[in-house]
Amino acid sequence: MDSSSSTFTDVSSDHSKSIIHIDVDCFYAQVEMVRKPELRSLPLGIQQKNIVVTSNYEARKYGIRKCMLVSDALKVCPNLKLVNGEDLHDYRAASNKIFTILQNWKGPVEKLGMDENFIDVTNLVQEKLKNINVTSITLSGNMYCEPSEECPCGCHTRLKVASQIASEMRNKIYDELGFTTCAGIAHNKLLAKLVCPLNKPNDQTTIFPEHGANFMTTLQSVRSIPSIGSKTTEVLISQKIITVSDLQEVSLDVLKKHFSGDMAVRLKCLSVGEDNTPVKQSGRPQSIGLEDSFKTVSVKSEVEEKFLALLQRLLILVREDGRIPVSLRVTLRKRDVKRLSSHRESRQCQVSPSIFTISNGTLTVTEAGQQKLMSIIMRLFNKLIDLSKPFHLTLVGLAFTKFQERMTGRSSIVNYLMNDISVQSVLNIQNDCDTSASSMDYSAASPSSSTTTDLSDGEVEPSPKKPKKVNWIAKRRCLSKEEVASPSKLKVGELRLNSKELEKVSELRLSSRDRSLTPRASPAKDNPSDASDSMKDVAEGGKCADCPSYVDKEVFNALPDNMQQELKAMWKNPASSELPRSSPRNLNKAKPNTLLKYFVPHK
DNA sequence: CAGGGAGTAT
DNA sequence: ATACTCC
Repeated sequence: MDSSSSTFTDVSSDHSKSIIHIDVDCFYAQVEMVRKPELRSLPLGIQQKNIVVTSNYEARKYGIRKCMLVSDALKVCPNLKLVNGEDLHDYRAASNKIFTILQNWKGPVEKLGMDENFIDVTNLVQEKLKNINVTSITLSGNMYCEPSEECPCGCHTRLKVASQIASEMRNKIYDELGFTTCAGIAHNKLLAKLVCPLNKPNDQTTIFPEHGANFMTTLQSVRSIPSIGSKTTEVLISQKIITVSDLQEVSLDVLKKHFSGDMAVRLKCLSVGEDNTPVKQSGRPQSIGLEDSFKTVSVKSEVEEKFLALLQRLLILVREDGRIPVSLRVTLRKRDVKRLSSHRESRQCQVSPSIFTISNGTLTVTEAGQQKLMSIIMRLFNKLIDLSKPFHLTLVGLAFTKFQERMTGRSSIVNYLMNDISVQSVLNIQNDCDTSASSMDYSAASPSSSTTTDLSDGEVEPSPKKPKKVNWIAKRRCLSKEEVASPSKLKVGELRLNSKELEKVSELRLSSRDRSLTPRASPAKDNPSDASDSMKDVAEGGKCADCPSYVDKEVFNALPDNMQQELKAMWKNPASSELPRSSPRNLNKAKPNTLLKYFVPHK
C-alpha cells in the first residue's frame, strides 16, 4: 500500500513524491561552446548590450560574474572572449531539445526559464521499485547529509532511485547534446531546486526530507528562497526578518499582518523546506515576444523602425511556433530618472487571425498583413504616448500574447462549427489555383546566425518579395478534396462562446451584404483595423436568406432541423449570451465531412 | 541590468 | 486589460 496517502494527516510529513530539478551549467556559454569547441579552452563571456550575462567556468576563474559590466569584466580578464547573446534563437532551440529529451521519461516536465526543468518521477520510481531488490539500491551522486536512520515512509529508497533516474537523464542530455548539467533530487520542488547547485558543475545532489528544515537555515537570506523576490524580501526585512531562521521563528500571525493569509502560510512552509506545489507539465508558450532596449528614442519614425524590426523577427518566431496569434501587445519603457528599470507600460488588442495564413504547414503573413500589423502597433503606441509632447523611450517590446485556443468545455454547436471554420480558413488556397508567391516567407530571413553587435536595426531585412494581392473572390472552389480530407490541426481561438467573440467572428466572416442582417452597432470599434478592412468577398453561390455569406445553403439544408434552428438563432442574435445548446453527441455524429465544407475561407 | 516568459492580483 | 512579481 502507498505509505504516503493513508496515514498522514499532516501534509508536511508527506514525503511521497520524488522530484528532480535539472539545471544546465552556464547555459548560454555551453551553447556557444558546443557550437564552437575552440571556445572551450578560452575564458568566454556571453554579452547582451553592455553586460556579461553569463560566462564559462574558465572565465569564472578570473572572477567574471553574472551580470557584470563588460568594462569591468575586461579589466578583470582582458583576454575574455565575448560572444553576443542578444538573439536567443539558438538558446531557445537548445532549451527545447533538452526539454524534449526529458519528456522521454514519463511524468510531467516543467520548464523554468531556458535552462531549468523540474521532473516529477514519483510514478517512475514506484515502477522501478517493483523490479528491484530494495537492499541493492544505491544513491547516485552526492547527498546533502547522511541520513541518520531510515525514514519509515520509505522515502530514502525512493529518492535513491530518483537519483539514479536523474543520472540517466543527465547522461542522456550530455550524450545527445553535449551539455553538462546539475541536478537536485528531493521530495519537493523547493528542496530539489535549492540543492541542485550544491555540487557545481556537472554533478548532482540528493537531500532527504528530514534535513529540509536544517538545510534551509544554511541559506544566507530569505531572498534565496525561490518565489521570494525583491518585494517580498523588502517587506520581510522591514519586519527584521532577514535570515531563513528568522522566518522559521516568526509567528504566523505576525506574517499575516503584512501578507495575505495564503502567502503567510506559504512563507512559513518554505522556511522549513516544505512545498507542495505540483510539477506542472509545460506546454507551448502562452506568449511569444521580443524587446529591444536602448539609450533613448525620442522620434516617432525611429520608434516605427524599432517596431518594424521587432515585428519581422517576431514573425519568424511565430512561424516556427506554428500557431496563429490572436492578440498583440506593445510594451514600452519611458526614461525615468527615478527607477533604473522596470516601469513598463503596455497596451494590447486583438488582431484578426485572417492576417495569418497557413500554406504547406507554414505560417505566413502577406505584405499587406504586415502593414496592417504595423498600423495596429502604432495605434497601440499612440495609446501609450502623447505625441504632442516630447517622449523618451528606453525600451520597446512586441509580443503575441494569445493563440488559437483549443475548444474547451462548452459543447455548443458554435464551438463545433467554429472548429470547422478554422480548419477551412487555414487551408492553402493559393497552391491549387495560384502557384505564384503571394505571401511573405520569412524562412529566408532568419537572424539566427547573427553573432555580432546590435540587433536593433538592419540585421533583419524583409525578404524583398513582390507583394501580390490575392483575388479572394471565388477562391473557395480551389479547395481540393485532399485538403478537406486532411485538414490542418490548427484551431481557431478567437472563437469563444461569449457574445463578444461571437460578434468578432461574425464581423470577420460576414460579407458587407450580410452585415446588414446583423442588427447591432458595429462591434469592431475595439479593433479599427478590422473595421476598415475591405473584406473582399467570397462565395457567390448558394446562401439561404437568413444565413451569412459563408454558409453554403446546400450544406445548411442538409443539417438536422435542430441544428438549423440553433444556427439561425445565433445569426439572428449573435450577442445572445445564452446560446441554445444542442446535444454534442448529436453534433459529432452529424456528417463531419459535410460540416467541414460549411464555411468558405475568409480574407 | 539583458531578454524571455509565467503567474497573480486588481 | 494591465501592472506587478518572480525566475
